[in-house]
Amino acid sequence: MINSENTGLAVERHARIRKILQERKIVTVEGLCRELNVSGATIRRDLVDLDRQGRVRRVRGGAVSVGWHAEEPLFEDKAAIAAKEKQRIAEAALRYVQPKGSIFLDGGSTVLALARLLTERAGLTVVTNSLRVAGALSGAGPRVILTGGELRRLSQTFVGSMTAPLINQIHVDTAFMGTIGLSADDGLTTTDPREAFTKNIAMARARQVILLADSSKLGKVSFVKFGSLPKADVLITDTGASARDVQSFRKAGIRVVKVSGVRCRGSGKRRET
Amino acid sequence: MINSENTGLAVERHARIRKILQERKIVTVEGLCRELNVSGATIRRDLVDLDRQGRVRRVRGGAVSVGWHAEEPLFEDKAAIAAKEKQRIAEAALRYVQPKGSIFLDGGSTVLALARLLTERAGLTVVTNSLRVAGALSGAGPRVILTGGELRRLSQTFVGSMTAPLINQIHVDTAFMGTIGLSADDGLTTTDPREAFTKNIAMARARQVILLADSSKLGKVSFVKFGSLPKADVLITDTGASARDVQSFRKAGIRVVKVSGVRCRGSGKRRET
DNA sequence: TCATTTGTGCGCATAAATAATCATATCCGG
DNA sequence: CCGGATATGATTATTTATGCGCACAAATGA
Repeated sequence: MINSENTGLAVERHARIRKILQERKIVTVEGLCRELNVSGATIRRDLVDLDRQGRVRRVRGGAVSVGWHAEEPLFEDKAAIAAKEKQRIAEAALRYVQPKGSIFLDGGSTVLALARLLTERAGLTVVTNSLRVAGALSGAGPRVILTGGELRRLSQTFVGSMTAPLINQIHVDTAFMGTIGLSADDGLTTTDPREAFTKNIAMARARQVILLADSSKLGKVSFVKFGSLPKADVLITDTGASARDVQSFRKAGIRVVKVSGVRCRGSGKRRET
Repeated sequence: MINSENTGLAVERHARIRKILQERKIVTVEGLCRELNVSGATIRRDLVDLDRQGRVRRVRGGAVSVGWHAEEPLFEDKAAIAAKEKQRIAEAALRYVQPKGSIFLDGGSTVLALARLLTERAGLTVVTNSLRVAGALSGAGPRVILTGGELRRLSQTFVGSMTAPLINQIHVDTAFMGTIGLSADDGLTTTDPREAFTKNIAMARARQVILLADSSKLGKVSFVKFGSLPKADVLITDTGASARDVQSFRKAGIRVVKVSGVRCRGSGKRRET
């Protein structure tokens, strides 16, 4: 079981839903379903309650925070792309998180999905340069250390050389890295040089590097290179990855884990390892 | 059960339950069961009593601390306390923000209110150690530089000595500081030493220091001192400040600005829904 | 327009939590 | 030492929460 001390009280669920809704202004039933490990029916009943209390506004497919205006900029766009695969990848990555260990969490939506699964891991230490990861863990969970630096709005991460002295003070067991492009020939690539700089030094401080990249990233090449492929130990991707790509990464000495996107509706999930 | 230490008095159990509930805001019957070594029936009877006394709120599966379940008072949103005054103070502070300048923004709800007024100031540079300030400015507005460090959940700020090298790289025109206590005799005080550490070095990097403190803070003394009163140039507070306090601060060489809270109607706040 | 997908509400089964009941143990004033 | 009052734990109904399947409705797409 993932949650050793899961109280499972209904009120606690309600509180968590409200908290999630404070951060991201809009959530889907399915998303809550996965995040709270309950069925869609329960989530709907919760949302009915909260809606009756006027605490959230129920909409088809999920709920929105009260007093949210559709004109407000929303950063969820990217998170919605291949959300199922990302969620599955995040869940698979959970296996590599030691209860009392320390990890680095990169920016990017897949890694953010992993962060959201860590709100119960009180013994853990999380180092990150992502504002949204910090926000996701701001209420409860692991010790959070933010690297600081200048905010890059597009990715909601903190970048720049200022942060180097801080990162160089720390060591982590495992770094979970997202990426824009990942190819056997050109290695890891991203769009922004400052982003690459931070990724570089973060990877250097980790004993183990795990890449989280859905299959759309494979074979892609972006603007600037970071890290080095041989430095990566594990790549977690989804079944959309071509056998060819997988083969070439394995040849490079990387362990490749493929997860299949399944849904929370219907059966399953009663029996977790 | 013969428990060597356990007196078995019901009132003692009640006290312990209340204490536990103060720390963790939510408990399960089963958890209390284990912790107090009594049966579920007894715990339930206790909770019924405590609930009747209004000391805890009973929910299915356990109980929550009163005032947590957010009957009315919401999460840690201290921002609601004296919100009008804080808003006024923030608006007054806006005068001291140069369009192209650089400022430091402390944690604290008054300073957060100021941050929310800066979302249009594209030319500005804001340095902060507050997660919520960074969140408020994450969408648009000034350049945001976060100091980093370890997250202190209570205040949602990043603290610790790690951040020192980063802060020492920068200079700002003006630092806007909140505080828990502010007295002519004991200076500036706050609750947490690590918080004080960050405030200290931040103030040292500013050409000008402006204190934002509603009148409830005046004359108060908290746990640990930070900065030094003479280092402050301006204090912005509300008209609730006593003439004596204001006088003593002016005597210390601080310019004091008083803003009027919008107290049109008499204090009677009986007009709830 | 129709077909398909996706979300929703309802009924039922099951598990869990609570309430009700009873038996036993402890305490305390005669 | 006795008998009642109280508290606790065990046992049992009863209520409630949850998950799941199904039929239907609303969005989506051709």
